[in-house]
Amino acid sequence: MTRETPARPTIYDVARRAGVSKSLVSLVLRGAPHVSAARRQAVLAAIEDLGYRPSRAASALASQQTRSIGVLIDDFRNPWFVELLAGLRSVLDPAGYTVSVADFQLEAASGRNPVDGFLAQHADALVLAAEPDAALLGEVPVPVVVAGVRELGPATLPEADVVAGDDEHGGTLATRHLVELGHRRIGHITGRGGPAAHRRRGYERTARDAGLEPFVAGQDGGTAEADGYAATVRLLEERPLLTAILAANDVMAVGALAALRERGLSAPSDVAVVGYDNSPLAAYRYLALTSVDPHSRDIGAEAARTLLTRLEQPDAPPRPALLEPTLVIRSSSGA
Amino acid sequence: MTRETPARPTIYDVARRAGVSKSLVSLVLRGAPHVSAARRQAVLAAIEDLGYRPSRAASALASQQTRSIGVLIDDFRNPWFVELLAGLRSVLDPAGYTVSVADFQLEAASGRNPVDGFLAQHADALVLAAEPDAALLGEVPVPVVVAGVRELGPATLPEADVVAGDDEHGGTLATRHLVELGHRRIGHITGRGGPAAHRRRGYERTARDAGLEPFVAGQDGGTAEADGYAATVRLLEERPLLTAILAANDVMAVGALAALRERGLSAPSDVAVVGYDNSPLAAYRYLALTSVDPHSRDIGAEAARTLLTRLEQPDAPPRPALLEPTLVIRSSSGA
DNA sequence: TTGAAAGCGCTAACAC
DNA sequence: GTGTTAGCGCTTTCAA
Repeated sequence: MTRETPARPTIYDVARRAGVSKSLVSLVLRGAPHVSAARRQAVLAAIEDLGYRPSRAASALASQQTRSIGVLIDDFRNPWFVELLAGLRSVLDPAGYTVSVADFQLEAASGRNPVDGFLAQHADALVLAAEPDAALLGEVPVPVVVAGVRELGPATLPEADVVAGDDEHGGTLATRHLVELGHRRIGHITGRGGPAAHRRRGYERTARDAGLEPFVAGQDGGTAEADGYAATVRLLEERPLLTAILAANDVMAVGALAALRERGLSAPSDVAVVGYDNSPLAAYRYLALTSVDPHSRDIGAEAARTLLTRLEQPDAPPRPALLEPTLVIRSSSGA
Repeated sequence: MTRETPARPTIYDVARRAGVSKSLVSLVLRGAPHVSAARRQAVLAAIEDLGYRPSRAASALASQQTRSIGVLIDDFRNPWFVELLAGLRSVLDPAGYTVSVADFQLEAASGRNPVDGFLAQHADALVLAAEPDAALLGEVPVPVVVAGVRELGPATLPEADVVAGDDEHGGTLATRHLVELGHRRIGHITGRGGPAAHRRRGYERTARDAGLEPFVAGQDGGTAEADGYAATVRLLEERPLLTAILAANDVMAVGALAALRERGLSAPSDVAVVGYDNSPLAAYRYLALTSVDPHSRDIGAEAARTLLTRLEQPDAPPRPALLEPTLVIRSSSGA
């Protein structure tokens, strides 16, 4: 009533101008099936003329659906999420969903449960681009799809759909690449969590298959740059003669580069380095990391499709999807 | 009515259980001023017991306020936004606002106007952590605060509050640092846009004051890593004897490192490199960029406070805030 | 194919 | 201080 609100047009206004009832307008709005072309045109025209925008609040209240999807990113500082998000939006946007993203680290730091935040917003569903945490996810009343993270047995959400890259295979690809380059002493830096564990497994199996002894560091550390550095320092202390290092992700690989340099070693001439995620970081010329590409954009798109399906068929059995990663070769591996 | 909705408790249920009217519950919910302690307790208890969560849709509809703030980030791949966002949330969260973020690049790529997205969601206000674009912002019916970007005259939104770092002074700090280190041939790589322009100005003035000839490249390019690389290549072609380079931001600085290396030069031994933003990138050990710290977290917090004030007093005159940057010295400048 | 009418859950006067 | 009462703008049966 104040000057604040220049009286946004409502569905009533549209109906009046188009000479129809508001129900009809509502139908047109949602791409109704059985509306005469004439009326539809009239409604569309009225909408256009008035500059009408439906009120999300009202429709959410009436329909009990917000048409919004919460996306929980593990850590904004690890840029692997960028493509994932692009993929998600490429299908969610056209479907009329709004996506709102939050950063797990940030939320957790302030003592909040990020999932609660989304629930408070009444998101219709959640995308978890992070390690699912049973504690946090205890009682989520909406569909959840885990994207980009292939879960380990016990932590699995019984109800959740999973769309991820085949991390174990990715670990294999990277390791095989190194083996084919002639490396015999290949180390691996890893961290806590499911994705790292799968990648590690791929590394270990492939190394053994090639008759090499796997050597891993950082198993109970984090997966950030500093953790990559620290793990590499330890790795080199115990195995000074390594000629190659596979990192559980790109940022850790950057940490590894630092540790190598401090020892007077450089990549790829002394030690080959391979990352994982093919994040924007890997493409930086100065780093030029050979990296496993999980095809995060595709994962995002597929996750979104899965979500849409789930929303339509809440009771369908979850069908986990595992995308095949590929290897992007840049100079850090000396290939 | 389907099994879908396990009948979420409403304000009615709370009221009944607490033995009060729903208005009273509503009052308590919003930290009412004049409610008796006893009743308040009863209401709070009932809320707790029932696991009640207010419906945002309903309250938005009734109050015409969504209590949500849209934050528009320039580019998710440039991690300077992380701290800014943390600062924003540190004050918006406690104030009961939800922040939803979008990435300008991503939105633009899909041909959407990101501001429209927020308006469709009926955000109560917008934070622009990006260059304000008059075209996009034409008719924004809600308060806007520009955060982290100090605007240039003509592009200025008449109505917008601005909270930014003093980029010109930052440029000065960085340049002075280099001068004090004894450098006489200092180049600068820059790009389009306001922040870069201010930083450049600080560089140019300080260089001249020190009796040095400023030399700038990349003026009409972008501000990503590849642009930093390209600008440095040109810089070095024309001024092969430079001993220091100031970049308009950290990612460009990383691009510069690559260009230097390709010419057989390294930082800091041959050429000192300084970045800007003090983003997570700068702190990577492998990069260890000396960088101007705009104190993005503080900027975010201040921007949020400004927003809150504006929301209460829509007609108060804008009061731009300019925070003082500091210099974070790491090894890339050889100090 | 279209319209009427009853809410969705909450806020905000206004009474009491 | 606390309760009553209208809506907020849309969706959704149910009739027509």
